[in-house]
Amino acid sequence: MLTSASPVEQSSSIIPTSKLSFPNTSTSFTSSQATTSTNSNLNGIGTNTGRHSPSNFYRAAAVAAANSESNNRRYMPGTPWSKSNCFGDSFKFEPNSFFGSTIDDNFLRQAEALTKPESSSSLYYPSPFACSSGTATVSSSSSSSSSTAIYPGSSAMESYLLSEQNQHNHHHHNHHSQITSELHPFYQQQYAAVAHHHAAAAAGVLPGMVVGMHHHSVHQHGFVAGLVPSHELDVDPRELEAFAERFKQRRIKLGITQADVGQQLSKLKMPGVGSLSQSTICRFESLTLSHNNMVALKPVLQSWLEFAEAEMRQRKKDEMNGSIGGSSGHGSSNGSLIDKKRKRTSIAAQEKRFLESCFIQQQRPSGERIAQIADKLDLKKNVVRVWFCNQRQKNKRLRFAAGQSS
DNA sequence: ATGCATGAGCT
DNA sequence: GCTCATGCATA
Repeated sequence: MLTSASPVEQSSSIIPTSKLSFPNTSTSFTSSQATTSTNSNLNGIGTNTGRHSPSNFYRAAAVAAANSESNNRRYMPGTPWSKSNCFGDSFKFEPNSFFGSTIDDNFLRQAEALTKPESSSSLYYPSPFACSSGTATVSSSSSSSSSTAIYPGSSAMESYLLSEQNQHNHHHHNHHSQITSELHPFYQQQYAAVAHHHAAAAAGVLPGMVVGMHHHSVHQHGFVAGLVPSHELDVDPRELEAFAERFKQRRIKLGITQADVGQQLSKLKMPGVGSLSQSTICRFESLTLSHNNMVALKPVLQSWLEFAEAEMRQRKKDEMNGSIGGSSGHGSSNGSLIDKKRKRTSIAAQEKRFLESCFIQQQRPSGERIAQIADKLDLKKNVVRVWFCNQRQKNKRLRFAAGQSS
C-alpha cells in the first residue's frame, strides 16, 4: 500500500568521486587525550562553490567525538548495541532469533506490528493521521513549521530514543563536572570522554574581517591559528545555546534574513569560509546542528554579527551626518539556464512509520535488510538507506527548547 | 523549519 | 557503505 513517491529517478550517481585524501590528522589517539586536532585548519565552511564536506577542522573534532564514545557505544556492525535501543529491557527484540530463516521475517513483522498505534506502541506513535501513499501529509497538523516542541518534527520515538541513549550511555564516564548533569543527552555523550578545561574558544573578531570588503581571490584554506579554537569540544553547550539565541535576536533586529546572513558570510572573507544556506543558518539558530558543527560555525557567525552591526552603526552615523551616501548598488548577474531541479522524494506517513519501527529495532540495518525494507515499502533501496542515515544523524543533532537555560 | 539528498573523506 | 556538514526543495 504505497503508491510510491516516485523518486524521479534522480539517482544519477552516488559514486564517490575520487577522494582528495587529506593529511588525515589525528586518527590515532586514544580517548584519553582528546586534545586531538592538530590544530589543522578551518577548511571550507560552506563555500559558495557548493556544498562541502567536512573539513579537517571538523573531522578532527568529529573523530574526537566518535572516539570518545567508542568506549561505550561505538556502532559496530556486529555489536549488540542495538539491544540498547529504546526498549531497554522491558521490551526487547532479539534480532537473532532462533531460526535462521525467520529472522528477517520476524524483523519485518515486528516492525509492522509496531506500526500499529494500538499495539503497545501508542507511546511512540501518537500520530493522528491515517493517510497513505503519495505525498500524504497535507498541511496543517503534522509536525513541521511553527513547532516549538522539544524535538520538533520528531515523532515521539525520537525523543524517546534520545533519552534512552542517554540512559544507556550513562555508565562510566571519566568523570565530569557538574555541567554534564544538566546537559542535553546529546551533550552528555559528547562530553563523555573529552577534555574539559575551558578555553577561550571564541576567537571572536578576526583580522581579515574588517568592515571593508574588497575581494581577494584565493583563500581556500586558512591556517589562521587564532581563528581555530584548538579544542572545539570544550565549548560549553550553554554558551552555544546562549550565543545562538543572541545571534538570532540581533540578526532580526538588524532586519536581515537567514538567507542573507548566509550570503553575506562570503563578504567577510574569512579564510575557508564561504557562504552558507538559509538552512544552515536556521539550524544554527535552532541548535539543530551537531555540537562540532555549532562550535565551528560560532566564530564565523559571531564575526558576521560584529561586521553587520558595525556596518549598521556606520550607516546610522552617515545618515546623521546628512551625507546621504546611498550606496547600495547591486549588480546581480545570472545566467543559469540549465537547471535540472532536484526532486525531493516524499515518503508517505505510513511508510515512515514503518521505517521508524525498523529503526527502533536496528539503527544500522544491513544492506540486505535495507533491501527488504525497501522492497516491502516499494521504495528504492537508496532512499531507504539515506533515510536511515539521516535518521541517525538526526539523533545526533542537538536541540534545546528555547527556554531551558542553565 | 525540515525532509530527503549529495559528496568528501574514511573504513 | 558510513559519518558529517550542508544544501535544495518544500510543507
